[in-house]
Amino acid sequence: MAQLRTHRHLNAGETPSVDVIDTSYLESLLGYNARRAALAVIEVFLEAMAPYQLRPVDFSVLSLIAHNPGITSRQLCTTLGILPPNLVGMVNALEKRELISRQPHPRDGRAMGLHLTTQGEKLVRDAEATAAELEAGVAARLTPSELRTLIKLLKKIYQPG
Amino acid sequence: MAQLRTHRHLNAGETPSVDVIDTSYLESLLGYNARRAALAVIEVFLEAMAPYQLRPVDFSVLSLIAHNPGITSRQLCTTLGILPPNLVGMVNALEKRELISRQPHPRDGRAMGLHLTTQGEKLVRDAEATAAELEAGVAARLTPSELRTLIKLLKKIYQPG
DNA sequence: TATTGTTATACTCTATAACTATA
DNA sequence: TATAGTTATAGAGTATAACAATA
Repeated sequence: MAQLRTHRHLNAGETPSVDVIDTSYLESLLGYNARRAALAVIEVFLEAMAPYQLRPVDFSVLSLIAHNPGITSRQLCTTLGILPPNLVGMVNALEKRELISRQPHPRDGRAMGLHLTTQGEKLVRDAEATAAELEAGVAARLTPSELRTLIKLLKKIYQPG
Repeated sequence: MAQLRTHRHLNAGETPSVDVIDTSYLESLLGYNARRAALAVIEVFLEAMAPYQLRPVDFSVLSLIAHNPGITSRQLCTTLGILPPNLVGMVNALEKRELISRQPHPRDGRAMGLHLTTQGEKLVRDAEATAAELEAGVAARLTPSELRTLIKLLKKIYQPG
């Protein structure tokens, strides 16, 4: 933990100025590092998913529908931490793009089950393949073992258990 | 990597519904885990810093000023990834609360050096002490060694080198 | 000509209240 | 009475363009 040294100009009177900024304190905090890392990964994700016109949240929604056909909006909300009013527009947009369809829920007349269309299935396949390349790319600085460790430790942070 | 099984109701006709949601695919992605972990840490941070009326970004700004007296707005922006127009209001608010002061930059008439007031110094001391407790609390699920590893791996993700 | 700090402004994201229809 | 989905709306966060003062 090498403590960076602040380089300052100290002139005649008093008021110091800063040449090299000392970020060592912030970099010692978990929250700071977690946020920076998340933003860095998301930035790469945004670029790679641009051809599919998918934001991270759209990818998450489509992928959850793909792996859970018939999932409801409410279930998507609780799983992804999205508030219901904010999901409505996303689901509408995905339906308008003919990537998903709504079908009446078999046992709850209030709910609608969400399903991928054939187009949607193809898009998710392609997008998940791109995401796999991303994982390899972003984590190129890490060994496979380090990547596994990182994900395991991140889970420990946010998972209730 | 135990693949969770999706539990579905399969009834007479076709339309499936989902009881237990399979999130195993998303949880295998670095970006998803990084974002969830960052949000979890920030949530705890928000509560703990409420008594000081500091958001994470305010804490970062004050802490950087504390460790780099005379730092300019522009330097804060590049260090924290904030756009200049969005920093103006924050700095104004902190000045209004008499936590920081602006002093003319010794060698650049366009810039203003930022400094903590005596009040600001006390607040940063207290807030950093609280942040230290937080680190211990949030990372209670991790051993000290795991926490060091986690921060080291996160740095590898977002640092350019 | 380039940069610091600033204003105005727009766009996205997130949050709350309230409605409807079904349970 | 409670819940799924929805509407409207408000607030926070983030983005671009353009300006005055100084380099």
